[in-house]
Amino acid sequence: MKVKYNLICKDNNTLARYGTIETNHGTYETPMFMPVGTKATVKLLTPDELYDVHAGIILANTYHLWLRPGAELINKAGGLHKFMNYKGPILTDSGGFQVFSLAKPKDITEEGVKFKSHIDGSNLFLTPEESIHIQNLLDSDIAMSFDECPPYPVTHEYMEESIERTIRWAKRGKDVHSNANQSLFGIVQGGEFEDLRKKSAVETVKLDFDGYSIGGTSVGEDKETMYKMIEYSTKYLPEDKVRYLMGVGDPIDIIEGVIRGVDLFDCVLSTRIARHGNAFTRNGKINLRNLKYREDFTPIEMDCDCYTCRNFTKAYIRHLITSDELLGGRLLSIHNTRFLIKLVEDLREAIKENKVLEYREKFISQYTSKNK
RNA sequence: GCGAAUAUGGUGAAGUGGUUAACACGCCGGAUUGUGGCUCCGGUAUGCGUGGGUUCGAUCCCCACUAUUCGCC
Repeated sequence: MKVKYNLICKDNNTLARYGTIETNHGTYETPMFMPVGTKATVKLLTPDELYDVHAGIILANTYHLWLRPGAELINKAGGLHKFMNYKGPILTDSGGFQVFSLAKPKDITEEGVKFKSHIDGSNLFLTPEESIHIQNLLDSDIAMSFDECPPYPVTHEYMEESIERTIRWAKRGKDVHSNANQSLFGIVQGGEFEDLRKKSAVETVKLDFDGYSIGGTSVGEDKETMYKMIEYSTKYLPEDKVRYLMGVGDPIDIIEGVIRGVDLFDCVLSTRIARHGNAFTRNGKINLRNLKYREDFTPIEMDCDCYTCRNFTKAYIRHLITSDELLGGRLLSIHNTRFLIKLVEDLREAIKENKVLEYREKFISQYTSKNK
């Protein structure tokens, strides 16, 4: 079956919405934060640890799995869920972001995108049809349309060509999509231009996807611009389909996204900064490498319910991180992922109580205060 | 006891008679938003063993001392 979004209630003062998303692998509440597991693993975390932090949907990446180990192999294994033994829903990104991060503008044509493999330098060519085909084989719950994620800034003229091409790619992908158990999402682009966001959203919605995402954010623009991009997009999306803001974000961005009507978020930040020794806290991000934690025998957050905070001190984690011990990154990944998931849990409660604006104010003032 | 070599930041080490003493590691900070990267970016020796001397000028030349290392008795 296709995913189904149920809107349950809305915040009175913002566009924030509380709902559920039904998938083949369970029903989950939204807003939701989805940890990123590019290569069929949320880096350093086991599936059990993901369940422990209350993860729902997780991500995997078409481009990366295509190169290694290959879509056929995963299909032979019985699909992504069986291959990686994750029992919750999985969403696969289409490789569109790798157009942004790995390909050069001149390599983008109407037909598809030319890549140089980051593994061995070989020449690759990814088309919308191929991306969907790969995702069909991976058998994820949700496949993403293959889009161009343009850098920031580009001219209105370039962006217009780009969204038109992305819409044509979306249609091509939809036409070949053949996995009845897999949903397919369309992606709104358009940069910071309201008219193009509108056009992209309206045209994409006409193609009738199972859900819609907002792409092209957090590619170098400032925060206010990003928030506008979100507003210009959700404004034109149907209420009865789930909205997914791709690649966002940090805690404040998630709150700002929810306020603008977004249901799903994904971001590598929680696990990446963990591997680099950083932890989210209600009082802002902290760097465990800092000398001041050397003899700090308290948990990262006293009242956090995660495995890390229930069992380990900052001094110990600092020691692990400065000694390059893998457990340090693991413990921080657990905490940071739990932190963002707890954040969206709190936001759901705030929506039900019509207190989203109060929640934002309280969270931001604490998060940005410097009394760490 | 005799002979020789070496003495540069937390460590390993480059280097020059004349403005800011290379580099690496460590250490101290910072970055990180649909994850190529265990990554990236900053800062970190008022000082070149100690005391004299030569010189306009010495970390770099000379002498003594001290320390360390290696040989020999």
